[in-house]
Amino acid sequence: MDTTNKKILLVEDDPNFGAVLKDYLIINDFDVTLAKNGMEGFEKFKKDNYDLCILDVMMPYKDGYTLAREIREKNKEVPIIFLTAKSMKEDVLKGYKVGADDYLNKPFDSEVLLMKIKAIIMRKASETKTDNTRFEFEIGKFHLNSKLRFLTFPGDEPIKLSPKENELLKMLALHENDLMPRELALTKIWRDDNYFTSRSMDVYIAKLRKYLKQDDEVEILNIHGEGFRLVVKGKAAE
Amino acid sequence: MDTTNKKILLVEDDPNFGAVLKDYLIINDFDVTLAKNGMEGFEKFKKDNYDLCILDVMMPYKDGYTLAREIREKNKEVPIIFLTAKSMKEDVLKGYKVGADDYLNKPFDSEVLLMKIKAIIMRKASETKTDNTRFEFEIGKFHLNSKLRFLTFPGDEPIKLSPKENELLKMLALHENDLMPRELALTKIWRDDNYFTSRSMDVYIAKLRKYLKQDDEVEILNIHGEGFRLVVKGKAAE
DNA sequence: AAAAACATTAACCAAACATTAACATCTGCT
DNA sequence: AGCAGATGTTAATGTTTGGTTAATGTTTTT
Repeated sequence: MDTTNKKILLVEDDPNFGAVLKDYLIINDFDVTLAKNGMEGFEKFKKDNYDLCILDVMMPYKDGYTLAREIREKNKEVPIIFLTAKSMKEDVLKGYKVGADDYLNKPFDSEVLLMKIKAIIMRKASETKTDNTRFEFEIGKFHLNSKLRFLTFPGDEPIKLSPKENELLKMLALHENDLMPRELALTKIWRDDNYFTSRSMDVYIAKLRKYLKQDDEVEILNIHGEGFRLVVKGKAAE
Repeated sequence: MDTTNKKILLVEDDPNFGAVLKDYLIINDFDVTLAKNGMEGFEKFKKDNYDLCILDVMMPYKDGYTLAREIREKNKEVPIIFLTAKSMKEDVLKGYKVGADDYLNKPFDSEVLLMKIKAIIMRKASETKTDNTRFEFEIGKFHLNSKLRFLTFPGDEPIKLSPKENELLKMLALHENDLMPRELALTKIWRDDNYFTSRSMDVYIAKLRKYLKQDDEVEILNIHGEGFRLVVKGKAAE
């Protein structure tokens, strides 16, 4: 997975250290927002959606734990890493109670922090991966469930789709009314782009056309030498 | 949530330290299995289902990283904590690359370890879909009690289920009307995903279908190459 | 130690799926 | 018009996966 451009909220009261760390993270392709204290941190947190929060523990007005607790009230998911100068046991325990994901004692190695950040973000990503991909589509009167691999036409029994049929129709649906380049389907679905896979794809296009024949508002057009286009009449090409 | 009786695999070659740590964890209501080296650790891992692995990095025959990699091949979910005597940066980075969830330098504070363990287990528990707290299910006209391993059809004697039958049906029920991936059942129930376990699972599917035949509103469908789907007619696919 | 319960492996068949072949048709081009 | 390459379609062939029953191991119970 790629952690590029993930949004990080960094709350750190020491302006020098904060600026340096922010720049270091930006150089490593994160999208960093810096807040100078707990108050400001919470305001910024409410205004945006972050993939990770890095909180300094020792801060004036509002310390890191208090801020973490407020953040947790709003969002029970977002990972939190604490930064602390002292490595007092009580502090560490307190941090975990508040729901920290990790803990770092200053001075820390910047590469280690980077690794922790990536590990934590990837962990979160892999947990939510099941539902972030679209798998249901409306195609004219049809309904496609690409997870269970069936295509339903109101009144009829659902049509079971083979894996290839399913992926191909899904890819067409993702480009509804627009060109779906031949090459795209071949590289993504067949993982190879040659004469035979191309012919195979044509066979599947024929199968899909047969399924979709029931609704004359829906058809798969060929764009010679380019690819295919799933058109649904009554819908603009946008 | 409660972390009581969670199963921990502890792999530590120093017998004194290992025994002490094991006892300490047992006192704190964990169910601990101790392995003396990487080999033994992997054998024990394959034989059981653990909620957490604590691995010493420095071990004869097979070091902690190698073991972690093997564990990850079998199970991409289980949390791993590394213990290491040295706090070398390279080691820490290596650990995170292998998919560690946390890192502890010896000597460490036992209370901190405990807190980390709880934090990590709770985090996993809140994510995982395999809700092992539920044990009663309504499946069409059937009632499944997966604790007592009974499947009841109104009017008939309850059918006694074998452990495998029971776990498989439970897993299907947890995904009612949705896809239950083959791989999921194999890794969770059979703890291994290969040709033979897969064939074994098919045998169990046949057995379950036989039991469920009495209610024609209930059936187990196959989704070729993906897994199975327990459908209860009259219920939407959601 | 024998029996019962459970789990795995084997063997065979059927279904599902993917690819290839063969031939018909269409498209853009000169 | 006529050609070449691309596409449409159906059928045949080949491969993988699943369904089922029975035989063989293994573990637990009696």
